[in-house]
Amino acid sequence: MTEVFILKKRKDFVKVASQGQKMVSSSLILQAAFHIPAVKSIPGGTGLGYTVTKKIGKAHVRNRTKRRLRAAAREIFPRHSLPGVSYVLIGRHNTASCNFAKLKEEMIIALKRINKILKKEKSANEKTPDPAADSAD
RNA sequence: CCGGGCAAUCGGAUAGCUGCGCCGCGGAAUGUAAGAUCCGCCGGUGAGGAAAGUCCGGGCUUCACGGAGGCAGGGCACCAGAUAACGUCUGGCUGGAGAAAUCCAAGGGAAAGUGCCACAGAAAAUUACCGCCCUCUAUACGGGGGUAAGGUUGAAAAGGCGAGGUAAGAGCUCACCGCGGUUUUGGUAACAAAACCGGCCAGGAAAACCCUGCUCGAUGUAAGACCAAGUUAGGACGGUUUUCUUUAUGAAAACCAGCAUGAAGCGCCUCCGCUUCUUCCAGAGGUAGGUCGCGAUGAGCCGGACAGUGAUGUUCGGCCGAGAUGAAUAGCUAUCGUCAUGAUAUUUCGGUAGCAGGAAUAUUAAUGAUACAGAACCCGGCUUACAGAUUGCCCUAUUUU
RNA sequence: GCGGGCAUAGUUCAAUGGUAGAACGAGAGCUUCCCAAGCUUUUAAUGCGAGUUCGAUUCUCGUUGCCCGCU
Repeated sequence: MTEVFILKKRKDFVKVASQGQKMVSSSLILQAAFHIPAVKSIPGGTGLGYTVTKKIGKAHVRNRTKRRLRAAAREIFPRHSLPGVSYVLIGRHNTASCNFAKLKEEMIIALKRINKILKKEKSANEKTPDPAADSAD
């Protein structure tokens, strides 16, 4: 069980989006990256942020989207996330209306896949000091 | 009964599991730049009628902030009242819609002025093409004059209709209708009614410019105040005094001054007034952390009484009801409720009877739906969105009795 | 939170209140052995709903969507 803290600063979100990996499923988008956030981080914990843009809908739809993401993440992230990684969940059009069990399934699948990629990347970085050559593939 | 109109209220419920913000209480350890943080089978509390759009009006904030006049710009516009104020509301008037209840209206001024009214038409506002009538030449498809009844165009053509009258006509005259003015009566007023008079001198559009009357400073809680961390707060000129050195010069420190005049600013101008600058150069860079503002004193909410046609006001009693800041107020499951469609049964209507059909009630549980929408400083409105449910009052053309 | 602006053919832009036009594009035809170019021709639009007006792309109000600025 890893400890989860919430990302709040714009800088953190921008770093995850620009440097990290991305998984897309039908009801959500997951981004993740290794780094230590700028403010108030917990050393062994997992960072977690939520993004719902204005495209998704009006204010009460966005609120509902964020709540459902939060409710699903509360069950899943303490068990399946990696320590020292920051994740960002992005809501999509059907996040507020889709089946809740399906939303959880998709979140687990996305999380497992992105963790595999991150582990590979990490081991590759440890072996070769030049990461640009590997990531070019 | 159906239908229509107005006003008001509500806008899912219960249980379980998992969770969140704020306040209070209790406990714990750590110790910060300031602020604090964590735990609690402890307690309380937690969105709307529109929280929305940001279309108006205020409170509060900082800046400007003094007075008078004019100019410019924005807004409003029947009358009276309500209100802190309003472009809001109430009552009335006028006009329009409707069978009625009721609803709708930016509803001042077009003889203050400027401009516009395409095309068509003689003419789009001091008009005259075809006509009609008179007359002259002397018979031409001509000239001069009168007229605006008739014709054509157009959205719109200089009161309407009838009679008299005339060379032909014409408010030229008369009756009725319409219009304007004066007086009287009713009304606070808009306005209405009546009488008399007038001439029918005169279209539309002011959501064209404009005129008249009233009214208006800007800024928005990311306003603004405080705390913490942290960068800079500089340089070159002048005078006086003191000290040191001392021929002079020079150095250090302290103090003072750059007045008057002038310039800039206060939307613009004028007059007074005020403020700032008044030797010049430089006037930059960075952080965006916390507390307050911020909700129990507010044009607050609920109920009663009184005054008023009403908006509303006065008064008495009770109540305290979210306060976040990557932003809480929930997520999921089950059962129920409500509505629509369906199935079955019963009753009833019409009909001799049956089938089909309409209406009501009950059962069943099948399918679908269960809206619009999320506080961000706070109030008063307006506008727009909205599944459905409930209550009260009003109207009765038509249909039935 | 506060404040501005825009919306016209498929695209980019015009249009004193009076029949909505231009360029590029698309379709068809001519030309050519074929293509390109050229020529001819056709097509298609005022975001939506009301009001003022005889008549609104234009004026007024509401509404929808998009863009921009301030902090």
